[in-house]
Amino acid sequence: MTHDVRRAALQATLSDVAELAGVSRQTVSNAMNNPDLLKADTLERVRAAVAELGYSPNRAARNLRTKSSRLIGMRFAPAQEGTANAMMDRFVHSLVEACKVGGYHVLLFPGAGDDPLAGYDDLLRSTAVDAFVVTDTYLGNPQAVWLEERGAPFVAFGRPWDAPEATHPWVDVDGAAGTRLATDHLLDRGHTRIAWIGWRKDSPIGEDRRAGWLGAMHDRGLSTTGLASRVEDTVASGAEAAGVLLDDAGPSAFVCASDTLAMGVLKTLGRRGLRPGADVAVVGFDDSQVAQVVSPGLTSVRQPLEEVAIEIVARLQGRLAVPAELDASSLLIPRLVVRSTS
Amino acid sequence: MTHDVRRAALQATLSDVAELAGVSRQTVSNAMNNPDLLKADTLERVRAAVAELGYSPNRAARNLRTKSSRLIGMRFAPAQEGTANAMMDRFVHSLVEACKVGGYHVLLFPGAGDDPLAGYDDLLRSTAVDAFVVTDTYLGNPQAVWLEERGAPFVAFGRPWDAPEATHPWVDVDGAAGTRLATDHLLDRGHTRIAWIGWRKDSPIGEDRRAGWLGAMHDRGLSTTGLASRVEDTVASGAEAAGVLLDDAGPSAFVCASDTLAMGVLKTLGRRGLRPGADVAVVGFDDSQVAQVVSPGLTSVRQPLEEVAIEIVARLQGRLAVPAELDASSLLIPRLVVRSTS
DNA sequence: CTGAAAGCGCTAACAC
DNA sequence: GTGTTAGCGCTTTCAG
Repeated sequence: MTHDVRRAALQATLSDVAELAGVSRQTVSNAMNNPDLLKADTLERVRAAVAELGYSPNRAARNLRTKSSRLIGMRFAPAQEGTANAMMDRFVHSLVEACKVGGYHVLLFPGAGDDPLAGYDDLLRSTAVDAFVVTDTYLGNPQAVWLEERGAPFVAFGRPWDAPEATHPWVDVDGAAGTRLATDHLLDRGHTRIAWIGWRKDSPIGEDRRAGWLGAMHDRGLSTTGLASRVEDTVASGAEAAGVLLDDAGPSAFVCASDTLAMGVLKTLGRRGLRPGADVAVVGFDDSQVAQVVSPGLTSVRQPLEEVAIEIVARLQGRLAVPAELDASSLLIPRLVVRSTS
Repeated sequence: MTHDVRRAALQATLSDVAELAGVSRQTVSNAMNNPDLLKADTLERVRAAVAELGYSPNRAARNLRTKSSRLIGMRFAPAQEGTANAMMDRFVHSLVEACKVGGYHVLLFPGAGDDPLAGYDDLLRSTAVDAFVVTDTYLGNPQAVWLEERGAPFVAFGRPWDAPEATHPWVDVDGAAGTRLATDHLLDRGHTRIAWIGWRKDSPIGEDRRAGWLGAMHDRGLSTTGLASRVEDTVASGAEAAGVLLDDAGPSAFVCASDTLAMGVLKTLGRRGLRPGADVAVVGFDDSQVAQVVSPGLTSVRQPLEEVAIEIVARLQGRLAVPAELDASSLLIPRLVVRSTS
């Protein structure tokens, strides 16, 4: 069985190690995967041979045999230009990092413009990935339903807003808790007329965030009449909404559904000679790089993306374990990063 | 050969398709990989069977056989907090998109803090990836040298600054051309005293960008004495440098090595009641989301990352082709996105 | 505790 | 043009 010619340049194989260590190939395999099964000195000998040859098991062969790739697929859509949000960058990094522990890697695939399922299907059928992380649940979530039907393991980052009966595991950040944090912070600083600038009603994430502001205000018995606005997620819209609110309702503070909108508010304040923080307080959402870099520093709600990634990977591993264990979904609490605008 | 039991839930295999189409397994393989070899009607029959069974070749098996994974590895380090730069996000997306054409996917792996080579070594030895994209060449480039030695295919995003004799393929953006673009733009608008705020001298990228400013100034016979500053890449440093330059040299415009530094300049202008664009012009570098969202919009040099990704993938494919073809490295020209600060 | 045999699903080489 | 044979490198039975 050791008749094949060794070519020095090529990667060492199980057989090479076995030959060098003077054991069978199977013993080497056990040394790699079930070291407890070996006698101490045999293990030592095998380990030495592995080190000497720089052996590392061939992934393709292992994948073929074990029917798993230790790859997690994730569709990577581009950040939208003109908005402040580079959240995905941070999340992807956290995910890559979180995967390391379990020996998994992240495989990125592009989103086919038209069909949100393309890409998923290919990777699944060719057994290229073991599981998916689905991040774009806000689009109406066809992936979740479809993947569920196919029995494909996945964990979603984001709640199944439009399908509360969905049973798949998910991890999400409690947006309402975040805006409540922001609003309470402003209330504690003495503000009572706190305005809200959020997204249009058809965004459940936006409505969630709005609810946190509303709840915090009502809990203190404060009126919110005329203090809320719903607009597109652009700087211009935020600026316009801030102008209207300032004219009509005279708020002393703004809580926004995004840093982009908050930047719009800052723009209007600048135009009117109002000092952010001193005259009018502003809080954004996402703690984007913009919030960190703009002058004065923008107070913002920061999502715990590192934790989100860890929770997702934990659920992924549970889902892939045999027998599969289904952990409950989990809702994480963001924190407020206070800077000069509040 | 068709004695094995079919389990409906499992993925169809080559044999399943062959049986259904009434041909041999090899013919199905050919239909997938060399369709020209088949007779038209045979091909048609096979294709129908493939469609009916939803067959997609098993990656692991194919990888094992062909000794390639069609995966491109890339180390994904987190964006630095507190700086404006979310360039990687855009680049990674472009790379994922560019890979699609060749049927490649991007595999992300974490950077081991201490050893910049860890991660690369594992993936290479386990034949998990076919090639790498190396992005952190500015760190002194140990990866490039090491990968070169191991004969691992890779293309660098970034020139081998400290090893001009390096022969590996790379793609980079001409920073000097970018700052020259910025400086010429300001010169054309009538500015003559244009200051530079850049990074410390040990950054070759910073020196490159600085050279563009310097060259443009000298080409018009303008003095640059006292008009340059080298600082850390932070908002505070940029703000401080701007203050000193304004006091000592009275420039009417600033060209900066990064949007982060440009934000610092804007901060100082704001403090002194100077209007960006009207009183003092400012140009940043990278066209980050900050540049797009801040008020007034920050003029900035934008790297053609989409092109970079395409060029990289092209070189990667050349490198992986048999026989390998080594395209020349390529230096791309950025463009200037003009906004209100200039 | 170690070894021998079998086979995961595919493609390269060769025969027909 | 199509079928047969062999084997990629590994892990999972099952014997010893």
